[in-house]
Amino acid sequence: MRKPNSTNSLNETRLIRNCGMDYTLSIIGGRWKPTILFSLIKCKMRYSELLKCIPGISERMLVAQLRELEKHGMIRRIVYPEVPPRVEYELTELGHSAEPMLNSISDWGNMHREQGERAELQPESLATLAK
Amino acid sequence: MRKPNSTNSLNETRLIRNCGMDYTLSIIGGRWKPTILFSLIKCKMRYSELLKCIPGISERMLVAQLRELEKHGMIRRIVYPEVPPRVEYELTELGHSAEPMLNSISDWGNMHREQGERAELQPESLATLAK
DNA sequence: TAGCATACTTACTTTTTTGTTAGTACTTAA
DNA sequence: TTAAGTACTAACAAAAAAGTAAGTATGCTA
Repeated sequence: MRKPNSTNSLNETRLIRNCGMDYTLSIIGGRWKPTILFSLIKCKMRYSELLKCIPGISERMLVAQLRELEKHGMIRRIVYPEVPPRVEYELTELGHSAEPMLNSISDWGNMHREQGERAELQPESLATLAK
Repeated sequence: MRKPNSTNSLNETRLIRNCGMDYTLSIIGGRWKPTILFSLIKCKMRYSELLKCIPGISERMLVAQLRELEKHGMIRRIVYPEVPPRVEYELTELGHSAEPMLNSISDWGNMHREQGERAELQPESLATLAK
């Protein structure tokens, strides 16, 4: 599904090589990865638990993002040879090393979201808020 | 170009509302925004200077990402009423407030990229490296 | 009067990401 | 023998992001 010689792909590759931030975002970015990572920071979880605790994610998306996180060494997949099957996911050392960074990204967002939302309101609504 | 009631869009909206990290990434993520932000951290720049110093970016992409950064209050657009026109872009207060976070993202990437690349090498290449 | 410089737009195409639906494999329990 | 539980896969469709190519406006300068 990736065309290795498209401009798009070549640009991405070059940015990932030259820009630390692009490299990081290629690992922790994407629709569901932040939520998955924050879930696994708290504790390891089974596939079905992740599915339940992340509203809106589909099985395909969950598997895809887990596989990518695993490929980049952020999480570990532990299979228990039982029936019915049991598979647990947990952060690796590398995953844990990202915690401070993940928190700083999250904190910045939580701190500035309200201001951003308020700035988009009309003066009238602002007055209402101020009461 | 956005379908406001697609599952995709609804999922994104919900994540941005509930997850600080997704909110942040919706502002600083995307193909060229990291590079633009790091360029402007150093000093303010003209449109044409950004175009020159960011290899591979097209005019359409540069404008699009500048507009989004401006919309979210990260940068300021300063127009000088001259001919030929002159337009400068600089970080706002909000933009500067993100610097520590941007640096932590960049640093984590630069620190782990080598290890990640090395881990993907064959043992033979590793031995070569180790010499 | 044609060309130049700057900072863009617009219309369109390609590529990538995300979502939908319907399976699969295995074993146990009813 | 049929259903149930778990952790997936595969084929396909929709949506979004990124890229391409050509054009716009302005006033100066040759």
